[in-house]
Amino acid sequence: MKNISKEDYLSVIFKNLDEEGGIKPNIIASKLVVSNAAVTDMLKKLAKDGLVDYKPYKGIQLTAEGESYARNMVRRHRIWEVFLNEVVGMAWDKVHDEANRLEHSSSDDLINRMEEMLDYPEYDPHGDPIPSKSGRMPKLKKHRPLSDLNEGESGRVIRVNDFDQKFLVYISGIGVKLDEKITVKEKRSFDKSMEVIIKGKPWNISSKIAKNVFIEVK
Amino acid sequence: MKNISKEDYLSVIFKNLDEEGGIKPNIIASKLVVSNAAVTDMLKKLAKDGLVDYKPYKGIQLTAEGESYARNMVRRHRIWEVFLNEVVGMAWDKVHDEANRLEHSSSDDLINRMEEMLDYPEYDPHGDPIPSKSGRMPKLKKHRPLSDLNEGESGRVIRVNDFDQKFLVYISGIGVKLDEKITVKEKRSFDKSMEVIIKGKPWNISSKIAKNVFIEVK
DNA sequence: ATTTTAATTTAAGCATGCTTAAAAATAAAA
DNA sequence: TTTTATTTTTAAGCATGCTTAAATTAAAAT
Repeated sequence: MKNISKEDYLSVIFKNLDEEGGIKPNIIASKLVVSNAAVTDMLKKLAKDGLVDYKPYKGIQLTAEGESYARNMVRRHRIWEVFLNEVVGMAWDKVHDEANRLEHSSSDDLINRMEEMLDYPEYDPHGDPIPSKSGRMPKLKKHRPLSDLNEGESGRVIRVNDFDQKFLVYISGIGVKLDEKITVKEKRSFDKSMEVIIKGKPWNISSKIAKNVFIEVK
Repeated sequence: MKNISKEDYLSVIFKNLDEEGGIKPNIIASKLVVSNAAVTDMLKKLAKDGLVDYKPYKGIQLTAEGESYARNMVRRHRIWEVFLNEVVGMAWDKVHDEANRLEHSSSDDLINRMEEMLDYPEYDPHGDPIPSKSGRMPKLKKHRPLSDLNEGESGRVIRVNDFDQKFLVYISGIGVKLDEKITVKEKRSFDKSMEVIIKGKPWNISSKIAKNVFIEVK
């Protein structure tokens, strides 16, 4: 029987590694919305499968095999996102959830065909880089969260976090999309909210929003 | 947790109902390649879910809800097949297995979009009819197995069974495809094999092959 | 009608992945 | 350093879907 959850664990681990290449069970549990106990459980299985190095209480790291498996899952996910968006015409804010399911059920052959049809895209619809067949990850241009910009600064959106569909719906609604120019008009220190200008119109956005939109650094 | 196997059971039941709208556990088990015990088990669950009417030892029938669920699964499967074949360019003999996985992981929205892109196809790449969104099934033109044709008769392929990939690879290899003309040159009574002409070339085919290729009746 | 054969169901058990509650280890605060 | 809080792990248990072996029912053959 094919095991979907293992693939989800690997992706989440891969996408949330810290600077030393490790991750805490805590983080995995919250990203996957399962109990810490479930994470411990799965870590043992992944370790037995040779996909992670796991020393109880000590640390979690991907093995070479685990990393390449995870990287391939990320690749599948992001190619699906581009395909759904560009070929099928599915909205920006819907492709993530759909890809989340499809990524577990598609052959490498299908993924490779879609990639070819799309002419080897480097970024998904939210600006995240797509690993190549061989595992190479395109460089992300330098960027910083919108929340870091100071009053008067402006720049173009290069990436947005895609973990919450409602967030995407919301920012689409105010005109945020990749490559769109955003100018910070006012920043309020008490709640870190800001007023920004998008397509000439002013919008008030919370610091939570601003932290999940990334601006290219020139 | 989403349950893939229930969907497989429903599809298999739906596609193998007898004239009275019933089916034997036996058939289900062999189509799904599981034990009879597994079938009994699942039938109880499907009955509890209101998807089948099940009286132990007596009979199995789909409820209205079960039938509509099953019909939708068949729809998903066949739309995926057409899409993979026509849009993604995947070979005739590969789309079945790929669709078998994808059908469980796609939203109705995605299926409907693909259907629209394909301009509402009525038949899948093997000639099987595709239920519409409302559940209506296009009429299959009258047809009979190639094995029924007599010496000298000929006709066009209107459908082939798609349960075995190797079978599809084989018949593709000898030039069988939808709408292709086939003429029966010789029929051997001792093993029911036959010699047929396809694109001017003679081929010997077993009765097993001939039983799974269907010819339009004019 | 009775026996034999075949199909079906029940029973017991396994693996997967989840849960909550309790125990153990680590990290933070006093 | 000791206490307190947090994180992580273990333990026990549940649901799903599968297996094999045994029991039951139905169908076929005599």
